[in-house]
Amino acid sequence: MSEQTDLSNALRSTFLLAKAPDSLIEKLVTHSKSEKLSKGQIIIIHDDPAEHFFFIKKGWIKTYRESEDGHQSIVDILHPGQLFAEDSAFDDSPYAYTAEATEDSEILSMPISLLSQNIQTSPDMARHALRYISLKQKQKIHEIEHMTLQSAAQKIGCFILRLLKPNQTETINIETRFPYDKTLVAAKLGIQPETFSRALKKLKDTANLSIKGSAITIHDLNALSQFTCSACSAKYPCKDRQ
Amino acid sequence: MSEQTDLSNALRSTFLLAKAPDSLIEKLVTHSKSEKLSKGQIIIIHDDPAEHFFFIKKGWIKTYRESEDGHQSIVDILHPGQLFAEDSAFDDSPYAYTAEATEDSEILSMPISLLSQNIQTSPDMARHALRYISLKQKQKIHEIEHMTLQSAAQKIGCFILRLLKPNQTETINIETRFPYDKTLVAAKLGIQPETFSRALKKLKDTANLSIKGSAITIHDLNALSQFTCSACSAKYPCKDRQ
DNA sequence: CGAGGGTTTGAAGTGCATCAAATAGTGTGG
DNA sequence: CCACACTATTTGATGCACTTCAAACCCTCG
Repeated sequence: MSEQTDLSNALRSTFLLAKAPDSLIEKLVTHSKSEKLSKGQIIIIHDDPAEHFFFIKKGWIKTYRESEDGHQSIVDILHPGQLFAEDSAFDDSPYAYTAEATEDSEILSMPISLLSQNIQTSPDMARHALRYISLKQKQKIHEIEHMTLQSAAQKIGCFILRLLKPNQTETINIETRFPYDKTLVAAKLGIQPETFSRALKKLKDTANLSIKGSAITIHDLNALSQFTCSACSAKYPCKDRQ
Repeated sequence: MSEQTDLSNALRSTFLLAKAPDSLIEKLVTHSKSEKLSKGQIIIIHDDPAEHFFFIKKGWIKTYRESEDGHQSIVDILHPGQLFAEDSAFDDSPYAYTAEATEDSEILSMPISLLSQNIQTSPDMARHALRYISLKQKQKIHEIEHMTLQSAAQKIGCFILRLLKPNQTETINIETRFPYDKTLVAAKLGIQPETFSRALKKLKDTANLSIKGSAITIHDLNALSQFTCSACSAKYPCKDRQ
């Protein structure tokens, strides 16, 4: 299979571009540039005019905003197969966040004008984008709820529950793993690494988990979801998983 | 001017419906029902199937989500001239929150199917809705940043700054007022009433404000914005004001 | 004037942050 | 394969911010 076809398929595997017209996908592939990033490398900067949007081929990308006094608020931690900075196409706005590679990564950069033009000309695409951003907005509402109502231990529990497959059937001895650094998980949840470590210990005791490095064993899914979701408006398995 | 025309104009004054086709506005007006609400009355319930969306004619409406253990997370506090529950039309989803009148109020209820059908058939409307929800999503990202980075006093300062007119030119002795109960402001900011009271006192001293009941006098706008916005990625006057 | 809700104050507790330092884990070059 | 360097993670000690519970105060409105 050709390089071109690979790229087309990759783009089509995203929710936003799944039903995009062939002409758009072709143009995107033609004008795309692959970029290798080293750990810590900044890709785009919050409030800069948006010129490109990106597809992640390899690695983890952190998007965040930074206050004057140097603290960060994480917007998202993104993995291969996901897009970022695509939302600037929806309202022709500057980048809403800074993006940085958290490890050596590889991304595809594409002109955002191709996307925004397509949204302007294709009603299907506009409706699809509407559905997409709608979903994202709901996830943000859910996140705000979490920040407001959950304790640190519950936030971690919620994070772990979201790692599970939607069709999870077993309820005992489920194994999974933190997909990236605990420090980064902590940042994503808006808590300090030290607090994360202590809260995780509390979660182990309270909700019956084992942790070895990044490996997690959930001995009792019901215990975990009960502890975690009592401070949330949704019950496990909740819909707004990212 | 007829009642019908009044309603049409009212609907057109909202961002979402500003450029809606006449046919939609007409249908909405025809199928609208005016409802009087008493304080505390529940209008819609989170996760119920969405049947209507609403325009606020009078009063303040609180939208929120509630956890199993009875705590609330405020989504928005809405005033006359605003819509709510309209977002369910964008992805045909159930209500994303419960809505309650915080005081005696009057609203217009309209079938959400009229709106969602129009979005499906009118590309202009879809694009407009996309822009609209995009903006809202950005506001949510901004809110998350606030929850993560700001102290209680800074949250209040930020709230006050957002009360000012966008074209505010004076920088000393500016007068404004809390638009609703301090308790409700506290809830919107995700803090307790007691904490609100104490944090407001701190803000008065630190940022040179006077407060009498709900009346606020900002003696030095620069002092206020400097104190408040140092914990935020945006500088006053910031764009994502609601 | 009295009732009730909004608001403030006080006292005490909890959870998280911070600072400092020890430990574990990982990748490197010798 | 080991020692070193570097980073991630944990632990300890302490402080601060916010919450909680209780009670007083204040303001409005019937």
